[in-house]
Amino acid sequence: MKEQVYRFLQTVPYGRVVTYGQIAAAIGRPGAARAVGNILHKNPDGDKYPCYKVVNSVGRLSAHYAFGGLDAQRERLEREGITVTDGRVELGVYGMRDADARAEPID
DNA sequence: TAGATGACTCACA
DNA sequence: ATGTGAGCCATCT
Repeated sequence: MKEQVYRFLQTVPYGRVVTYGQIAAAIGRPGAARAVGNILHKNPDGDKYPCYKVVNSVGRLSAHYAFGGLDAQRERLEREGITVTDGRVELGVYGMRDADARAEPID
């Protein structure tokens, strides 16, 4: 199962973020948002998986980021062209809509 | 195998 | 808008 999550993270296009629930649904386990977060928590392989692109329902960044905290996460996001406002991102702009797996930022 | 845990989400006051 | 409560799920011990 974790593999599914990790794999999905790798499919997240540049300049785009996803919510836990979105991942859960994407791997075929809608409602397992909690489990998804738990998985990322136990396996903070941020060096391989863009877990920093994972935000909650309201686009809020994870406060328990395992690498450098909210700071590092925000840095990474902005590095992808994502504007982080008060530790949040505009899901309506950077959030993936269904199979909107394009490989470029919205601009 | 069973019980506890948590980077979640939704609903209500 | 903020705080509390309950539901849900995979992983860990």
